[in-house]
Amino acid sequence: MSRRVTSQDVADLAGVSRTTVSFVLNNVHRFSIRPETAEKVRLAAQELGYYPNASAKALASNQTKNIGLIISRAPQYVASDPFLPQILSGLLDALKQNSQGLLLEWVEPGQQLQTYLELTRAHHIDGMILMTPRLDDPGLRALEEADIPVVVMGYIPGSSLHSVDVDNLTSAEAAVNHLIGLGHRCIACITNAPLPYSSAIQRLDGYKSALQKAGIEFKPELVREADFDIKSGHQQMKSLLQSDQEFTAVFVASDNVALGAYSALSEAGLSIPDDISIVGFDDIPMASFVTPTLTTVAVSGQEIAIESYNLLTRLMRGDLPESRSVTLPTRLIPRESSREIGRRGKRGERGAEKTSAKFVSCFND
Amino acid sequence: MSRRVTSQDVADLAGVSRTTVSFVLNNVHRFSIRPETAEKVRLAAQELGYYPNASAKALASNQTKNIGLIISRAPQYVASDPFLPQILSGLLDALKQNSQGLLLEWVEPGQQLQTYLELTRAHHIDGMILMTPRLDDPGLRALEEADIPVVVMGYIPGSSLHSVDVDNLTSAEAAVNHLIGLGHRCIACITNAPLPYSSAIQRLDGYKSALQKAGIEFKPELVREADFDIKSGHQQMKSLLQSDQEFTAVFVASDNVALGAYSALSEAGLSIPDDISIVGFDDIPMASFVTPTLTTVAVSGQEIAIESYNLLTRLMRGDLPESRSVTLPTRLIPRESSREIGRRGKRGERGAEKTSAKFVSCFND
DNA sequence: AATAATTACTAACGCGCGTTAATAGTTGCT
DNA sequence: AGCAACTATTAACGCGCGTTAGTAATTATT
Repeated sequence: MSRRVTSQDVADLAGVSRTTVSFVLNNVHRFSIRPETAEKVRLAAQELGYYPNASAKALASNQTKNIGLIISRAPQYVASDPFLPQILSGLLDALKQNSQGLLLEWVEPGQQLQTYLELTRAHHIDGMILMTPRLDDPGLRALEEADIPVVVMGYIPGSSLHSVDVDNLTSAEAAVNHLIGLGHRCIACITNAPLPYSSAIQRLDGYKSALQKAGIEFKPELVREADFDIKSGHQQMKSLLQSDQEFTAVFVASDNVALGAYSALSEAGLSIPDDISIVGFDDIPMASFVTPTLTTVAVSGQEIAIESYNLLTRLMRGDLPESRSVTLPTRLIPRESSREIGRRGKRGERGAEKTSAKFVSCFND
Repeated sequence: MSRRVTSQDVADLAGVSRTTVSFVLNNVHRFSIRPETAEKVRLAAQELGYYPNASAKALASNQTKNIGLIISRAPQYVASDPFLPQILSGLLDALKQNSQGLLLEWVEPGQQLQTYLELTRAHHIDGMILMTPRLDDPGLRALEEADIPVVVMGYIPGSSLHSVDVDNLTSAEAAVNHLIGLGHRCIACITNAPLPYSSAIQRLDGYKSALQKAGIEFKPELVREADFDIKSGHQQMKSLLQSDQEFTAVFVASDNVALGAYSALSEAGLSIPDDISIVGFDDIPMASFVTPTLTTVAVSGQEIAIESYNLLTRLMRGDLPESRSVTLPTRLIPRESSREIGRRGKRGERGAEKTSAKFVSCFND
């Protein structure tokens, strides 16, 4: 175990002072250094295999060169999040270009305030990106006056925090409009997550709004709340099928959850899109590889990540952007899972006798 | 922007010295502190909202309290890795219990050595976990004598690095044996990744070994290399179908890739398992929710993560474990995607005339 | 030739904390 | 009372680096 190489060692070998070494290696132009001196220093550093100590650098410069990604979700949900890799991919790529690091942190429910304070006050990181926070997160207030910049992925109404998000409401509306345009009138909805999560309520609102604009009555009985993972999608779809409600299409506000719905429909012997049309949300890689391919709203996790990072970078440089929030576009991608109603609608078979009245309303509009 | 709270402030408020504060907050028992003094200090710290500066602490104690997870894969592959969330979930959970942080790092191909040195020498982290390294990684040698502990997820033959892995070879063998037991004789293989990745070659070797033990000839024409993502699975399955080779089952060494194969088979109008049986590897959450549900080898990413972390922790404490590598068990989970051959084998239809000879070998064994 | 301005470099301090060696204060024993 | 053995606390140093204020050497200006 050889002793650690310090800048003093480099200075000694180059025959200059430690200060000069620092100036050269950090490209400080304010003090001019003779080119040959600089070269001598660089050579010495290379020869010794010198890497400046991260902690010392951070302490002296008050910059850790790390940004934090905070996940407001329990590990068991993290485990099956198909969106996380995309976010990470985008962030890692952007960070590498600025030779910054990514500190990943998961906050326990109820420990948010504690964790946020610890991270910001202890200066573990220079900036912070909050992934999928809950609206009722008790620590958000504190972050508004944190001493490091914060960017939220998602929208927190009434918060002064900067944020990046897709237009969940409009996008969900477009998804449901797509179904309405295909003639569907009885459209169920499975949310992507519990409603305290910002995206969940917005997508549900989009669903409601689309129905309203089309003059279709909103029925709470047609709504189910999923919980991020496939299993919950399966359960909630099953719950819908077991209810007395009739519907010919489902807007599932997350592809992952939608795949669970696929499974439940398949189990029930129902065909997509013959019996039920499905529209998802997110456009995860699998969406174009399932059978039938999934109609969905394309959201680029990488784009969200990059945009968040860019915003954060600007905040760290101290130049305040004019607008508090960035909204990214989405794109509806029609695939095989959604189709015009009645093309082969045999959904009525099950329990047709007792739901005939409602059934009419599904087709006669 | 209020001035940062330091331990001196706490000391002043509590009416003691900074040293005492340090002793109290770090639970140093070697010097005894009167309980009421300790209480005074704790109260003062709480009142001021004191959080010790991470960099200063790291510098003074030579411990960053961070461990690094290094991903040897380009961001575009990270983006569609269904296994990463499981690993992260396991790690985050374990880390939180020891109040450590996770630094995520991606290494560019060709930059491995550079990145490893930077991370270890600059002491960004206390320990390092290497995810899915390539066998030909030029930086591994350097890590063997790094000044921080390293654990590899996966097996690197001939390396002295500690490692955690599932028994890929035996597990793959079991998967293929399952197919052989169902009567299959012409079994194709699609690897999970390019062969320079350690797990890919081991799983392929397991496939070969199972064939050999069963007295079945290994045909290189029946092997394809996928590249982690679904799309590559789709492509390679297509490539198999377009070849002249006959086969009644495919061992796909990754569930994610297998789902791509599903898609290709579906496109080709072939049924799983009627025409082709499929066995996957990993047991990602989706495996039990696709139609048909996927027979696969269950690997717990979380377990791998936790085991890696435990090993790393022991190394960091300095107690060397007796064995260099930990091997975790797997479990074959038979589901719907694999079935006895010939139950409804109409796979011969396509190009039956020109492949009849081979075809015989698929059933007459 | 004398002074000012510029260039090239360095000594020394501070970042906030952990920790050792030393110092008062207290109790136990003969 | 007198010495030893603790107990409770602190002064002071070092971790490795960035950075300001300052010095010495050279060049430009009057």
